[in-house]
Amino acid sequence: MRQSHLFTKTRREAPKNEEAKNAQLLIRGGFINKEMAGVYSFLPLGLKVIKNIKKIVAEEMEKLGSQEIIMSTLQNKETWEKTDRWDDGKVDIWFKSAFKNGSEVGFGWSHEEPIVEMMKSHVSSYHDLPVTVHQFQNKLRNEVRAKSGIMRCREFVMKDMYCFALTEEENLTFYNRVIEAYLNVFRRVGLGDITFVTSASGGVFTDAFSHEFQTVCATGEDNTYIHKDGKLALNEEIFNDKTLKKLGAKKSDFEIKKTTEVGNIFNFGTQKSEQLGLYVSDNNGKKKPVFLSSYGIGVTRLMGTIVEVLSDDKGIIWPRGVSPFEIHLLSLTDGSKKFADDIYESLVSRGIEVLYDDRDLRAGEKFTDSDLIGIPTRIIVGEKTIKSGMLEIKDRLTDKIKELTLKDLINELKN
RNA sequence: CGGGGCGUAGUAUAGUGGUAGUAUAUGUGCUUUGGGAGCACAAGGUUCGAGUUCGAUUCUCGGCGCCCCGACCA
Repeated sequence: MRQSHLFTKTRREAPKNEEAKNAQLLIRGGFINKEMAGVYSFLPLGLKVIKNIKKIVAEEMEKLGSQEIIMSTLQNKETWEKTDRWDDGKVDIWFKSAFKNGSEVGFGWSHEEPIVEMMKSHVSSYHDLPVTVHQFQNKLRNEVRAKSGIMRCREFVMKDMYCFALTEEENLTFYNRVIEAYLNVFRRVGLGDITFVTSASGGVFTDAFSHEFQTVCATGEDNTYIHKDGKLALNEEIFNDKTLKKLGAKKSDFEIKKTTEVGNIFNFGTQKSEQLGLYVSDNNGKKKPVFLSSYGIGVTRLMGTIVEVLSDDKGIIWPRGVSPFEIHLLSLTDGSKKFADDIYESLVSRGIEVLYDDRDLRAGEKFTDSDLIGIPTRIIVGEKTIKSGMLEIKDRLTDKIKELTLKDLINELKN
């Protein structure tokens, strides 16, 4: 994309009503627009990041055999009454409205109940199981206090996945496979080294249990105890002598870190299915309640976390997999335009995503914008480069400059 | 939902009970062009309502909006 065509502008200063680093940088770079507290729109650059994260998540979910769907945002009151979660006293984050005829309707903050209800039309025999579905959906939650930029919003993008299984064992096997898939996701978005699975509540052998995925982040809301071996992590609420004894671990081997929750997974057992009436016939013709587990990744929060963790005083440093573009091509002078145009065309024709700064601006301004936007690889084209015939490649993270031919660069990007 | 803070131009900030200033961004022109260049001109503003006052952007009360801390976060 030619930057002269990009309608968004970068800003020199952060808005005063945003204190969170993620919101400051994303707004300054023109990735997002604040509509109101806890509600943001995604502009071309931000949308590309969202799409990249979704793509990674979708690939990992599809590897698990999950099928993508999209549920409605408007939700039926009766469905939620069956599990006693319609009442504002029980769930305090409902957005609700009413139809013209006066009957109530809810805006989806979660989709567990509706999806179980929906599955009743499609699942009736053990032959139909297991089945797994996922969606990318805008969740609406009437948070009392939205905060921290895009980390805790009233409207946000979430990937949620639901597995319906015949037996506890089948359910548990899938649950464990998802843990691996989630770790793949967090590795691919650049947070692998600092993201940990934590057991949140209860033991693994109780009927309902859950795990969280916590990313180490100075501005995180949670406290997580991380073992020095880097593999074991415990949520603050279960970090006690009993847990430690069970695990055979010493208190002194753990270090407490601020973390932010980027994913969580729940096993419901058969509870929801029983409440909502999702049963299948087994091979003896006997009715059995279906096992349900649910799996969430906050896509927009993940984007915010990446910015919180991977940025410096100059701007964002996107990991390769989620960066809005692979290459930021800067043409510095009028004389370099023709040369840069050619590079742009050759890269684009090979399917490489390039943001091409062809604007009629001074070099310094282009460098500053480029640092802020944070595309990991930059090609700088100026008078110097044209003479040598080599490309000047600068790495956003390390600041190192190297010279490559166009061909070598393309090969490098393909790997 | 409790506590604290803040609302002045697109953005960021001064200031004042009596004609509202600067920077930056924007428009025009010229000079510039490897880390946010320079000059000139132009356009652009006091969150809303009530009260006090001869007069309120400023003081008082209320609404609305926003930020932070806490509570909350299947």
